[in-house]
Amino acid sequence: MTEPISVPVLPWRAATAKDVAERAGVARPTVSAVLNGAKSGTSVSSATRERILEAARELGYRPNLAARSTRSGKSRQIGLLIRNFSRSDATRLMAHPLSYEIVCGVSDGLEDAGYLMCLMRLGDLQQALESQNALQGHLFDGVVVVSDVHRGVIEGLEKLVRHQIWVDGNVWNAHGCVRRDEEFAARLCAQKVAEMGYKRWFALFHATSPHYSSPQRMAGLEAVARECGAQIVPVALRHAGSAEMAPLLDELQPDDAVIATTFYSAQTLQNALVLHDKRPPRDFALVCCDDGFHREGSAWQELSRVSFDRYQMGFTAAQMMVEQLENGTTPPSQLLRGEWQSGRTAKHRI
Amino acid sequence: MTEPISVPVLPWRAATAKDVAERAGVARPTVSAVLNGAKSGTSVSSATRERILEAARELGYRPNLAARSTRSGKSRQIGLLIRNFSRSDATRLMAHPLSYEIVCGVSDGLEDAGYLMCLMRLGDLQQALESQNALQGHLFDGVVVVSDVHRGVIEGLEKLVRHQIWVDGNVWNAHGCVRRDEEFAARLCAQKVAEMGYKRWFALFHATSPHYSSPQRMAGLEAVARECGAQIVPVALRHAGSAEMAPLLDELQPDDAVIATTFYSAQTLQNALVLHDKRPPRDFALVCCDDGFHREGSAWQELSRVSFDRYQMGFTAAQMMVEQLENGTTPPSQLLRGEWQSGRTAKHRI
DNA sequence: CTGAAAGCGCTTACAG
DNA sequence: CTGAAAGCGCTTACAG
Repeated sequence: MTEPISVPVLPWRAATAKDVAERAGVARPTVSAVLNGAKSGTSVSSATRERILEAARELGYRPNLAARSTRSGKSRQIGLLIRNFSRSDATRLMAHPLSYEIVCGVSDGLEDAGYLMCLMRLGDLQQALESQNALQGHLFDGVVVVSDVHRGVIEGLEKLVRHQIWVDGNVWNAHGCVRRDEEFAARLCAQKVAEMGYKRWFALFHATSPHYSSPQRMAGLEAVARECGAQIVPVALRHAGSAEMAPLLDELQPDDAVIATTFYSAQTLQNALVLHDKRPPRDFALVCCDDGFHREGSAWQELSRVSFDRYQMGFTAAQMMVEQLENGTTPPSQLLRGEWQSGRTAKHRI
Repeated sequence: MTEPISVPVLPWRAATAKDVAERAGVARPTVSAVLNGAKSGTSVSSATRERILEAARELGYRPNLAARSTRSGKSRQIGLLIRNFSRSDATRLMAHPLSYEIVCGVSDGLEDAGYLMCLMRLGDLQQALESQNALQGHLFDGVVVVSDVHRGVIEGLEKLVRHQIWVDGNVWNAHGCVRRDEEFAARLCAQKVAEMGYKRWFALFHATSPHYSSPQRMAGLEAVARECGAQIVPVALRHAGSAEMAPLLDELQPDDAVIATTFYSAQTLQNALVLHDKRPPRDFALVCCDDGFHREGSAWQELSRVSFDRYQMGFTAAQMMVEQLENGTTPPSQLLRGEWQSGRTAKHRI
């Protein structure tokens, strides 16, 4: 684990199909046929088959994927395009850490079908479409796009790559899209708060650069509030700091609920509690329309929330991409639902 | 944004260098020379140069990267290998969400140099080395490996791909590795706690599947404790739940500090506070040897901690890979240091 | 059942 | 300053 590095690398040449063919005493195409699982009409006697497999093993033959792509016109590589903040803003180089669950789901789903996922983080998608890169270079059989994108980008992408799947963003067609049912999540959350007997709801939402889901969640909350006669107080957050929470915390009464529309706003509120003596569920209720890293043991299990499996969303998107590539038909869009986790930050009044 | 999908895709053929050459009335190699930035000895008259550029523009010519790889033997693709839990454990499909910052750093660093990052999440690295995949297929010019790996895997990788960089894991050679200075982080954290006047330190650490950093952090804490005569009480965590925290919380006194060696253990403790009336810094100090999403606005700013920029670590690794590929020499290993953030969960005693 | 040929799209020498 | 040729490693028809 600690020996010196840098063994001089010999200009060693990897074995090719030609080498295998020569060693086995057959022609090159026969090698292809055997190694790629013999097609009908190209059956090979089991004797030569064995010879070829043995020669390949002895030479450590590994087919060159780039050459295969060149010939077949298919790379079995899928680009994952994920929106990112501009690189010029050094404090926000992460686009939504929770996206990592989507990334992982997409990666695993593609891997299961023998595809490789290439991550492209795009601060400026428009610019990425124009500059020379993998997208331009016919490298991807398809592209999975995560998060909101502008119309120009959508059109540009459709020219650059034949197959697309849209995940968790503003694109919503009858086919080829995956989304979470945002309004359902908000309604579910609001119903639980209503059932527990809270009358006044402070709804935390992000006022800057809102995701498409933000208005949908607010709409869900408002619909339920109308139905059950609760009062909604919108609380617009502009910065991510806990300082913004101080006035809210001062105002909260035991009959009040804070409904965080995003996981981050719930976390920010919790962090702000260091400076206050109030805490849920004793002094107010805290519920959230979302949870954090759903699949991870370190999730915030105590939070009363609607949980949602982003990994599954990514996995579903990958499966849709594979179906599209292999059947040639774009599968119907899917709207995924979360479920309520009662947690411990809210409790029944009375 | 809502029009129907599935315009029938014509069997449309992308323009090739040959098409461009014909349209411009030159030979194919001249096209290559112009489009790849003319090499010395292959200068082209500015008239034909213009003709070629115009023809390429008109035809929407985009060079085929797979073909280029085949010919040149270089793909400009780098594999990012990241350890993951086994897929059979559905509750832990995320390997350490904080790794996402490393992933993003690597991606950005490679992109800056014109390389593409392909993510491979490996539940069973050993198996991945043996199965047919991108690693086998000569697809990567190099590989960046994140987290701990077994010796067999190291040797296997060295046969499969010529260039490696090791990040945040057990591999530590004089060259080609990037790590955080774990012992320094722990010492820094312990010194701050000592300065603030805390006498008894409860050190939270994960007893199951520890990262290489865990013993180093504990060693750093113990060294400082010896120097300043503090008492260390190790608290081994087995599950990620907050239930484990209950006995600890009962025992804590205002002169006590909890030193979380990992960010997750700090979070778990904070989540457990829902069930208790104690909170830092009033009733005890909470400090951490690590922070969470360092670059993200949603970071836990209030936590008194040693902060560390994983994005920078990934970016550094990417730069080292590029240097290695382009200069042919493996750059020296780098040990990166975090810095103290005083936060609000610990305060001076007295 | 097997092999010789042509071709994917590109680039790297090398000759004019 | 420009072009005809050879080749990267693979696969897909097609002929024996």
